[in-house]
Amino acid sequence: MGTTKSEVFSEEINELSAVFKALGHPARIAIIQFLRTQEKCICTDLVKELPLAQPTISQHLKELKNAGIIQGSVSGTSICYCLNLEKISELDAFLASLKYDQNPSCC
Amino acid sequence: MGTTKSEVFSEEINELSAVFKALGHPARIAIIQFLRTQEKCICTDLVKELPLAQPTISQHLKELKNAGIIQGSVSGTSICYCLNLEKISELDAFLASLKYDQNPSCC
DNA sequence: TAGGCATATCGTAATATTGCAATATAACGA
DNA sequence: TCGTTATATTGCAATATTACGATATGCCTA
Repeated sequence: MGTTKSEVFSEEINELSAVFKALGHPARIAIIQFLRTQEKCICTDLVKELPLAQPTISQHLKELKNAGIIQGSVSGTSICYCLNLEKISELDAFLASLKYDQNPSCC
Repeated sequence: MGTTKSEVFSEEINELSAVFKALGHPARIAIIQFLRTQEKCICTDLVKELPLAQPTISQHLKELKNAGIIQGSVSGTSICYCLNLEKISELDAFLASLKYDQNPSCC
């Protein structure tokens, strides 16, 4: 198969895993790290910065956008892509919950 | 292709994305959430808990282990799988860095 | 040591992802 | 309107992932 059996999991779990999945590619982490350092986050700069072809970068941006990790606002000929900090906080909250609820007697 | 061009990214980025990738599947999130609630984290329970076949679960556990997210210690006939909180903290640190370094003037 | 449980590995079919060339679209300035 | 520039979409080949039946391995108990 190759198909994930997502129908057997809760909506919440599927959503959360989808966001993590979007971060599960080096190019997409690199994009995020680059966005963080830029004043203006424009796709052209990414094409110059990353050793990947323009269509490939566009595709990765689309996936980050679909996952809600970045937002893009049209700005003339170019597009300004930025991090969506709310989504980041959701992941953060999940990871934090793992730490606090952990049973200390286990392992 | 289908092959990720990981050789063009830094070791750090590749590692980080690999951990996120391991979390990018609903079954693996479900496993982690289940581990969190158990006193004894044994694979048999997972087979009962999740609507997936035993080999599939075993495979997911292996991936979580490879990514360093969980640790397994043999305990007689069964195995005790537990969360590796250090790895969780690494992800946490990355997400936190995104929040603090963000340029407020952008978007 | 034989049988029974718990877990891992193998093999494989179905599907998904990645990367890119070619091409499309869309906005701007001359 | 015509280029030009910036980004998106399409189509496709190569590879990766997912799920699971069959089977192996390894520990325990009788």
